[in-house]
Amino acid sequence: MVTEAETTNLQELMAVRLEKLRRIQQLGIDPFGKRYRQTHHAREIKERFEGLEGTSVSIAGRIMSIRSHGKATFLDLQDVTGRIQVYLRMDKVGEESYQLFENNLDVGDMIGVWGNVFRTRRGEVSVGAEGFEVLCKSLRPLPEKWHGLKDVELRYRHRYVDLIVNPEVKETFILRSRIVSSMRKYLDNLGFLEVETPAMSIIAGGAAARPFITHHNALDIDLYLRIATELYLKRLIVGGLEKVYEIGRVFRNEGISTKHNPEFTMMELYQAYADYEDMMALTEDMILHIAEEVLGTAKINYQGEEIDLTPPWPRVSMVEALKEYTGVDLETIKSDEVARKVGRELGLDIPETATKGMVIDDLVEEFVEPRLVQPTFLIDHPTEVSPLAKKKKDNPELAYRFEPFIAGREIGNAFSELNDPIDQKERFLRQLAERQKGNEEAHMMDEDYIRALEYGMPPTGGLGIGIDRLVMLFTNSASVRDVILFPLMRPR
RNA sequence: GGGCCAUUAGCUCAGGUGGUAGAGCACCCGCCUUUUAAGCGGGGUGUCGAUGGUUCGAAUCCAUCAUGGCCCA
Repeated sequence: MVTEAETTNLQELMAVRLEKLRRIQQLGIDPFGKRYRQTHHAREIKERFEGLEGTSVSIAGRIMSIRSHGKATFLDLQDVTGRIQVYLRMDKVGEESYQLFENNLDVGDMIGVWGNVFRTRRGEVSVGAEGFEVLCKSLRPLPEKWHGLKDVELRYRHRYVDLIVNPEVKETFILRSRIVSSMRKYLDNLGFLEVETPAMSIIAGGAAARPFITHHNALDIDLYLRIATELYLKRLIVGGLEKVYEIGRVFRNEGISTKHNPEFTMMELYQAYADYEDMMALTEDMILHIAEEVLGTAKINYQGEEIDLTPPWPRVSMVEALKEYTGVDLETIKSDEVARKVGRELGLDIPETATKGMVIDDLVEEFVEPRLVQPTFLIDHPTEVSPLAKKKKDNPELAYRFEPFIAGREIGNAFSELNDPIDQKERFLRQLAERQKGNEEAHMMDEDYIRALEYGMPPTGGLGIGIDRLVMLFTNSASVRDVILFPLMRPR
């Protein structure tokens, strides 16, 4: 008997479980079990009940609830596919085994069960146990069975508990895996080569963002964690690989919000002899393909908005979009000064150092992006804020660049890659000047990348897709933290 | 970085105007062989986020801090 424990705070709840663990050991049973062969999973038994009724199965999982009726007990066993009821009768499993369960096992423990598939009077598909084996004694109590774990802080800090008690969380991460897998298959089928490039290097390039710094002891040098994979992937295009992609973690030293985690996952691909038109076609087709494969539909619902991913997606140039949503005609803006004035008149907080391109960026972000709910390509960005993109032939102030938007969110970025080493060097120098003015997000000079371009890079189309944002859309998640297993939290 | 809100039992939550803390689940004991938020009877858990302050008296009022959420930059 567990002595009449009158108090049940955490320590005492755990003490009760430790006592049960000790008793299991005294019976000569290992409370942490050994390997166990499952023949079926919960979902399979439920879905194929007709064929399985009366047959013998072996399942394993975590006990999620117990309804004890004296000499018989119902329990719910949870495995990766879901839950199934187990019916444990003393006359079937024997008194010794039955008492072991009644006296020493708890919600949260893991067992393996073998027995016959049947349906109860109330219609619940169940496994009538012939016997069971202890696979793991759990020492901590699980959250409440009905409300689960709601405290978001605890959910993120102890994701394993979140996964145990909130089934939709498991669904989200299974879907995330399928999305990535689907994307990979899609690209592989097109002949793209998956590669891996350095995550640590002397220069953090390919994006406008502040990097993390780390240190290599043996070389005694500081290294940056990558903020993009772009410049390495394009070196591979120079090298003649023609079609490459990388799905990888990138790190940006910025704040944390419902849309930002300091480390996140990007897919970047580069295709030789292609341009941004090809990238638009690829984007539409790839997103549609993934949606159909993992969701079975081209129509998704995101936070109450019905979104149809069917191509072709409309293309709106930045110039047109600004005219439409703010009435601003970029033709009339000739200088940075005028641009700042226009921005402020529209109610934006524009710093004195802002250039025309930066003001345009801000205006678009504020007035245009939230309106792009249905999939839309926002195209032709200012060259000034696109230092790695090719200038438009008919208007060098603009670049062959686009960003796909869905549900008001930028989910990617793409362009016809700048392959002129002389122009590229000038662009880097301009970025360097920006840096000197204090813009910590301006690009760094990458001499070796210039050198690579000097050997010759073919005309190339490049595309980056934010995997986390795509997963948010497909899983209808409001926060990026809901699609990242272990989001960064301040230590406690 | 700024504003608002939250923090009470292992979990989910109540606790107008200051008077010494409650419920459900979980847990412990007893009964119960087709239940399912099983049921019936009994038991009752706590640094009220932390530190100061006001007060005869603080979960409650004030200040600071910590962590988180939402909105803004």
